[in-house]
Amino acid sequence: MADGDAKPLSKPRRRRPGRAVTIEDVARVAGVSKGTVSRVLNGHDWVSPKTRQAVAEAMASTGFVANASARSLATSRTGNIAFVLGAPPVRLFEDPNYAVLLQVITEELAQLDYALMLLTASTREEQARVAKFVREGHVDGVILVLVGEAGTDELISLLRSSRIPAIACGHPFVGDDPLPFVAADDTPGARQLARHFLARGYRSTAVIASHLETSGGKSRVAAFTGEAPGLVRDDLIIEAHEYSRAAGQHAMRTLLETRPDIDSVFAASDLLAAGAIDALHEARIVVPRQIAVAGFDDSAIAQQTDPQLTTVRQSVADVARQLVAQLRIGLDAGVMASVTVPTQLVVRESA
Amino acid sequence: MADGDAKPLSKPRRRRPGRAVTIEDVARVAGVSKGTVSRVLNGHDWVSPKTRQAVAEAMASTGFVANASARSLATSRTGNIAFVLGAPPVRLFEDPNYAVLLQVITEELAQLDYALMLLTASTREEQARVAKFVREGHVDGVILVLVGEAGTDELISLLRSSRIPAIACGHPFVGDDPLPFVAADDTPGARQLARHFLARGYRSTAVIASHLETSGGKSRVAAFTGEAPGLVRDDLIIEAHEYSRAAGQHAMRTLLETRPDIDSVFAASDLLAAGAIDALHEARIVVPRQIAVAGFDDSAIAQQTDPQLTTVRQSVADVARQLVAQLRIGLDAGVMASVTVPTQLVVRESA
DNA sequence: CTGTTAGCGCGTTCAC
DNA sequence: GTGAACGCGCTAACAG
Repeated sequence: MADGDAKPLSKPRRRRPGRAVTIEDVARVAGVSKGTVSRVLNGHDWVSPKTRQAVAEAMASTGFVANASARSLATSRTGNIAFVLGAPPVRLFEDPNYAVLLQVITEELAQLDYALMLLTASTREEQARVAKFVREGHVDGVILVLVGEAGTDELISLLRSSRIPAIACGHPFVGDDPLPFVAADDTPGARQLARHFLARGYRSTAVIASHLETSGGKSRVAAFTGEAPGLVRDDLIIEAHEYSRAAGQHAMRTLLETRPDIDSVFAASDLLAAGAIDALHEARIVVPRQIAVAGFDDSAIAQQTDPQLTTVRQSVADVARQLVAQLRIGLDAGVMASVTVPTQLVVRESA
Repeated sequence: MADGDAKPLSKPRRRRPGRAVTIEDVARVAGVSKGTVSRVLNGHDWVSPKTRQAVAEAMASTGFVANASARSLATSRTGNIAFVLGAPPVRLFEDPNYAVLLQVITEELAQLDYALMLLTASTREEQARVAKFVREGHVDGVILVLVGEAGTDELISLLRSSRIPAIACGHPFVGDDPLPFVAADDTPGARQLARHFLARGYRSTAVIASHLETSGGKSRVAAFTGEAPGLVRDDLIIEAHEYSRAAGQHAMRTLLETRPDIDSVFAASDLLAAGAIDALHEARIVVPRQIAVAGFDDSAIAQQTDPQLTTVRQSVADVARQLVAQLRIGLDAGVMASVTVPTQLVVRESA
């Protein structure tokens, strides 16, 4: 053989054993080109039924699965959305609302074929990590859940400077150029509740608040007291250190020791209210006859207390849905808007 | 001009305005080649200090950020780990343990520079989606948290057939070829607790169990009753429908109505125990003098009840750490092992 | 309707 | 020590 050319001819290695089957393998088996395979893979038109059929069979017989990274590189879309927590996860899990939030978001996103990435950003380093992560192009969009934590504004501006759509859950507390957000408007529900208290004839109500540094924590109390100025004396507003049942119980005990002259209490969350009821039970006080109790959130626990809680429903599920709806607009290169979902009184037995 | 060749010469588009800065841009600015930039980017040796310096400056001045997809494609590593839930999230959030699990896993993983992807697999479709997701190469590893759900074995075998390391949290219930797992061994703690009851002189204890279809649910009860056969009569084992406070309260009420002759109760979770104590309080029964109560988990609530709970500590944090430790071995192409972390009696006031 | 070809951005041998 | 060139697997624009 006249094999004068010693150049190591490009080895036609059919397929390294360990390697995954690629679009090219499928093409060979189906007797078509890569381009065509790509077309049927993405459901594009302009492919004859029989070719499509042949490709489909080839894909099945070879056990082909499209490679995510290659796809992302070519399309510059990842199919991932970041769920960024502005607080350590434990804090988040205290509140049953977040379980629903996460679940609904996951579901809605899955329906659009997006997957969720869970990131925490409660410290400076974590925030930097998140910012980098986002700019590296790991995700197509961001949902930011800040539980009123400090130092969030840096993250937000970093997010803004990146190209990808980001939306906040709850009011982002930044002066200059806030993110679009979705938040529940506590005001209408809290007002309705205040009027309900008035209608019931209560004369003196205490408020167990929490996280007064957040918009949510503030507005509930403000709207309630604003609607019924005479009902709540300033010194009857007590702040629990967290939205937990234990904290509610503790607060109520304190209240009972120092202010026995109240006939009703408004707790800024159902968990707080449940704790308050616990304390009232301890003290052999009948709810609502001697002291009425109302909560906020209408979370699952509202129907598990005895008596069941009169409360204000903020549909976290709706918030979640609005969140993805806006995000979807953003992903579609549209301009996202901020949306406020209303909140509503739910009268049960405790007040 | 002798422009006979009408072929549209490859347009030398310098850089489309919207495009991100690439390794090539950095190379140009630094006056080196792509290869060199790549080397300093990955901290490889064989780069002179001054070149390294120049490249670093170029990266800074251009605002370069490495593209994740391109990197994944080239290295076939994504830096992502999937956290797969075998049950709907709400179910998961009922149990405070999972909050810790998620948090610790996130932290540990972040330290290794891995990010978490949250996937649910409580239905057949979701399981299929997860399997596909994994095989598309979205993640480098999988942590499977099945809360004793059915139909999980398919997912597991799909996972096995894929190349990537997967580890289960809790015993995977499959006959043929189970995944390596990390689980708490409830036995020692439950036994210690039984002996503690014996030592305290209790004569008749009721058991509030739950999720008896899971290994965890089963083994706690089995170990306890096994260690103190005479203590628990068969008809004194009652099953709550979930690990919640309300369910515990309900169960305890039932117990009080039908079996007033007990002097102690062992609840298979702290939440259950807390509920039992609630019911006991209602009935004006003093804990532990009249009826002693013990829980399981040593979750946060164990110190918030009155009296504080005697319970069994299963360190979820340790489980989480072992989980990523094993996963790390798997990612390193090593062979993962199953690990069992022990559990231990914690005596407080309630029993 | 289908094949060809040129990227997508980075890692990585090889020569030099 | 450094540069050149190819490969990763897929999409998309264009030619036919």
